[in-house]
Amino acid sequence: MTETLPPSSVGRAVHRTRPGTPRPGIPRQAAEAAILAAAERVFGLHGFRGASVNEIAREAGVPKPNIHYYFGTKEELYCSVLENIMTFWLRDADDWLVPERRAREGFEGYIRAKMAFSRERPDASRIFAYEVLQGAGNIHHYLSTTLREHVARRARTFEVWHRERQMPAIDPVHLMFAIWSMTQAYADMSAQISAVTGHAVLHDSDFEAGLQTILRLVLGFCNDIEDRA
Amino acid sequence: MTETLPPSSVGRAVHRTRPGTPRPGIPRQAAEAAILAAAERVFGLHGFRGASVNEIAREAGVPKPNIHYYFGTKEELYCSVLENIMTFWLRDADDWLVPERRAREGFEGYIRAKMAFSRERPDASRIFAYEVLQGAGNIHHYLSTTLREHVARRARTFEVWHRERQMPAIDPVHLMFAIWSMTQAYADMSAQISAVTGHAVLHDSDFEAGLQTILRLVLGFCNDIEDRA
DNA sequence: GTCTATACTGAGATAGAC
DNA sequence: GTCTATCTCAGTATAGAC
Repeated sequence: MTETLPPSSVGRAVHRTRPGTPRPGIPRQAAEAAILAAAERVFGLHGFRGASVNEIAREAGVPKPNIHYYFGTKEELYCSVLENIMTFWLRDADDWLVPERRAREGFEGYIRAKMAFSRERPDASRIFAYEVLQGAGNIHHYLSTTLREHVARRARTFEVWHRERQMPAIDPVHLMFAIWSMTQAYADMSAQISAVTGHAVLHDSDFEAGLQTILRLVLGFCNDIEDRA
Repeated sequence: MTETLPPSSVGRAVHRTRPGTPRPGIPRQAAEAAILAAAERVFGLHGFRGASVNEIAREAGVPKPNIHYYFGTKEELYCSVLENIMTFWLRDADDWLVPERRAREGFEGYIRAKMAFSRERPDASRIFAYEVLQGAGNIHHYLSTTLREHVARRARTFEVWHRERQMPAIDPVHLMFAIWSMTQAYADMSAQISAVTGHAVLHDSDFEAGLQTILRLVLGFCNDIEDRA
């Protein structure tokens, strides 16, 4: 909703609602969107405690008090950003990791989608990583209900695939965390990866090589059932 | 050096160096060790910017100014902790991922060692994760020299193993990051894993199930060469 | 509805007593 | 060498002008 809002749209929306009003400032809708986009960047850089409202205000091009006026406390703003992110979190799996698909096709599509997320919204991935590192206090309810059910659905998919001899039996929870950690590393650990490859920033070729490596690990695993047959 | 120092050793070391001195406080050696141990815990909980010198002083049981007296700035203390951690970082690979071993044995031993590290020193793992999330500014030199050469040595090991038909050819950098991200997840993402499993904290059985899953992905990959033969 | 000025708190750091 | 008291400053948040 806010993730692709260009900075220019903030300026575009500046207009005087009433002729006599001095310095009308940025209207509510554009300001809120700009603040959310800036908050995603700044929280993604420094985490919750490391980020300052000042920096978010500067990034968003709004006066600092407006952030409190629109969102209340810093924590409430942070939770708004987290909610925005988490709606995106689960979408891909419901497209790909479903019994109707072939196992190999499902895993490949899902892993490609997760790698695309790491490339396109690294700040969102990092905010989530910070939050989990901190102990996930702000999203514990979400993790232990919504995400847990989400994993349970994947478990049923894997069971079907296993019965159809498309993959071996495996612990679904730990397989999902293996896929999540490998793909999210290309956002969360990008500084480390780029330092080792010697590139100043991750190239398309780095994402492609990472994708191929992960695909070989996970799809190679699916082959195991054929070895035993 | 400091990682296994029990809190009790702090108290044990309290003694008066000179009879007439009023309130001698904790001697330097014990105080420094206590501060480093406390810093690892607190930085591991909140990251660099999120941690406060106050909290570290409280944890260590020393007055706040002593931290500045012994370590200078907060950042210098943080770098001392990082150095402590990084010496442990590379040790295991030089034991296991060497051409003298069999590929399967080497991968299994290495992955077991990394999982043990995540279980035994989760704070150390999390400090590293925070630092990399922040952009790795404090360890960039280390990553682009020491760690890079370390990965290059692994690349030579994998080449040998490949020539001996023990494993297929693969991008060594991305294989190492796959293993690191999967194993470190059991420290860095433990809050998320425990929320999904429903356990309040990770059990031994969770680490064991994770270990088996990772081993199957990586060792299954080694089997691929046999499929093609 | 928007923004300037400011209050209040806790941070890192230091001077100087003991 | 150690610790109490304090300084300075950035942080969040708010009161009130426009």
